[in-house]
Amino acid sequence: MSSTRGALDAETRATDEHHHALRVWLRLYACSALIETRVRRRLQARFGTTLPRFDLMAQLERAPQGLRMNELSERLMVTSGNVTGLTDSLEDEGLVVREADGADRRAWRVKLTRDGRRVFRSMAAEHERWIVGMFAGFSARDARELADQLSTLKEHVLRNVPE
Amino acid sequence: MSSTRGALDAETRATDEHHHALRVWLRLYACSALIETRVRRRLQARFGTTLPRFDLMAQLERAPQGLRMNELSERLMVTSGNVTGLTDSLEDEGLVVREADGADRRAWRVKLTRDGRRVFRSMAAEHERWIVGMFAGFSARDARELADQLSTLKEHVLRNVPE
DNA sequence: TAGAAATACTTGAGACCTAAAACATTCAGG
DNA sequence: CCTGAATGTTTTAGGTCTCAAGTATTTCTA
Repeated sequence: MSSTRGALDAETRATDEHHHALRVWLRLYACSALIETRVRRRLQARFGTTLPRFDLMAQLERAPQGLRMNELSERLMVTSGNVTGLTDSLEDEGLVVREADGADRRAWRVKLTRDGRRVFRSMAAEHERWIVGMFAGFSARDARELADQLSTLKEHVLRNVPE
Repeated sequence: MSSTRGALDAETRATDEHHHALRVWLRLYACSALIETRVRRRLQARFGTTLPRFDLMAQLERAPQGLRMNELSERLMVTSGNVTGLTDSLEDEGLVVREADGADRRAWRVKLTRDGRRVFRSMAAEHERWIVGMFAGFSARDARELADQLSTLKEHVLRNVPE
């Protein structure tokens, strides 16, 4: 027994770490999916829109000078083909416009229209109330800690998996 | 000035809480999307499969007696229509089987085949190494704290938004 | 400065996912 | 027992998303 003790401990430690990492990942995924599903359903029920469209508009609202398609693709963490489709449909509805980029004729500069800004702001205000409501009872201190740990985790992932 | 002091403080506090909640949500979403994208890409590159298929098989592996479609739907947090499609394709590949449920003729009992179990186990081992690799450098203590906070958050969301 | 490589975007095929409607079976109350 | 409500699953229509290939433009480099 004692001859294998060291090996067993190492094994146990390794297994525990595996389980730690896996457990965190599964909970992170579950939490994210839980909140995401609720937000998506409410956006659909309340405004007849979708989360990806809302996210795209949120990016544009923070960038009054507009963003290029590839900037949107990077910030939203989706492919540029996807951004093309989302932008097409938002443009059809008059919520965003593609403007020629003066410096690079390959690129577009996508902006919210006046209408898009108005629509987004009213959705965003309600969206924020939903999120605050879901987090009700979760202390500000816990929230800060959680946010910090998620930042740390993100950096580790980015460092560990360049890709 | 001092006459509006109290109101301003309340306003500031409310806004801060809003920002706390929103910030946590955005980071949670970003972290989850980051890891998910990497896992999905590797599953595709390494095994020619997808995350939802992997998740479905993972549920079945933990339930040797099999699961009904609606149990799968609930555990995977997706619609039952979606489970139908995933099960169809896994069944076509011989990785799972639908067996009649003796007690309820409406229901199926979905199980991993011998082949499915073999395939899943080899994918799961590699998958676990990916996750552990992504979390490398993230301390066990932080991982435990993060897991705990995510549990707390999940409970708050479930309590605050029954749905 | 011509040709090659990189970049910005679009297109098309295919998988995923949802909501809602349809169907079959079971359950519960009179 | 019979009927209506509830439950388990499938189907359908439509939006989402990826990957890979294609076009146009810019940038690099020899």
